Amino acid sequence: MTIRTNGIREIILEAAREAFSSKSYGDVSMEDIAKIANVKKPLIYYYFPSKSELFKAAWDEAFHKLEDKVFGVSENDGKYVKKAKSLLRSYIDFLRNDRQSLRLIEREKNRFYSEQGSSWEHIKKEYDGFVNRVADVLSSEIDSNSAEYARAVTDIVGSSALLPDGQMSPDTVELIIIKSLAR
Amino acid sequence: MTIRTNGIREIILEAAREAFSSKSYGDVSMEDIAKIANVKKPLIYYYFPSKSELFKAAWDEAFHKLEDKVFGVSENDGKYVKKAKSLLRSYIDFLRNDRQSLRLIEREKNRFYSEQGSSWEHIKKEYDGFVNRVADVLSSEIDSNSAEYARAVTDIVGSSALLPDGQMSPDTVELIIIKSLAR
DNA sequence: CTCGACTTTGACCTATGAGTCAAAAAAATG
DNA sequence: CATTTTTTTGACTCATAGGTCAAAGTCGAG
Repeated sequence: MTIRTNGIREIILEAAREAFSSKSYGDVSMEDIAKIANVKKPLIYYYFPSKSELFKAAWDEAFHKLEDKVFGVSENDGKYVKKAKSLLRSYIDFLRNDRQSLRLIEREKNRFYSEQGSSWEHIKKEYDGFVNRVADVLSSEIDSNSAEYARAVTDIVGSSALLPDGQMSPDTVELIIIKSLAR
Repeated sequence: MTIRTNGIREIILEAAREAFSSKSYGDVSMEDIAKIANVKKPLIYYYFPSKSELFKAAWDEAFHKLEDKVFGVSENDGKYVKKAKSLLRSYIDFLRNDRQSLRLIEREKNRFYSEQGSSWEHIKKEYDGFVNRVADVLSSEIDSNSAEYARAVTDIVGSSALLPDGQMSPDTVELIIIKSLAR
């Protein structure tokens, strides 16, 4: 007996994720989301208190999918035994398979750092935590500055998600990132 | 006897560049720009016909600075003789010295590809031309897929400009990119 | 069938933002 | 100076966007 939430909440959330992944926060209206979800605007407010909360929910969903993918891989998958490469593989796989979620994350993450209002504190912390975990793994293969290096890597993978489909292929990302790890 | 334009136009343009580099198009209001420029809003319309035209002017300015920097270097500057590396050096130098301009370019460039309205056609063509020129130089050092590779490289350098200052240093970018060029 | 709780919506409020315009203020010109 | 031209602004319009609310539909329990 799971909490049903009627499905509508999920439909709205999905619509929000779609909208926020193709346009930036300020460019997406609640009407836009309502239209995508085939729902009238006030209904959104029945399930979510405000635009920013809806955005956070959509972001969280996308982000947790990313986390699950990147850190939820069995450590040894044959060819790529090294942890760092395996992690990057998963990351790039996520790019390949759920570009939309990664887009949402990448498009908006800088807002958390530039707007100092406490509104995005939680979400920022989550993201920082993610980067630190990436750094931990990378530090086992890289010499120094692993935290910064990790942030760079996550940013490079992420930035490629922002490009229109088919412009910068995951293969190219992989080529660049993995190659740069070689000693 | 240069065309004076009174300076005010330039002040507004500079204010626009500042505003658009820290927030996205939809999040920047003409009031914001007016406030930064210490000017009343209607004055902006005296010099620029619309928000989008002002934006284009700001973008153009930033972009041409980038072009000048990347392609306007004397070919041989000692240590880095290879053209590709020299070009990337210039690119990363631009990141180092005019992060604000690069931010503006990177923050908005995807809009040109996702909105199919002919409004951004000109600007898109300019940017594509830039990437192609980068590709031409890189192809002298890289085996294949140089166009896509070039786009990836420009995107990686650019994406680092979007991060808050001091988060991903130009040195790290350089490390990753230049290293990935090594055979 | 009816009552009450949950879900959905039309109509509305308020704020903000792009863009206009006529009039005031400054410069330039004679 | 007086007048014409250019620059600047206060006061608007109109559209859109976030958010509210009371009323209308829906649906299961008694």
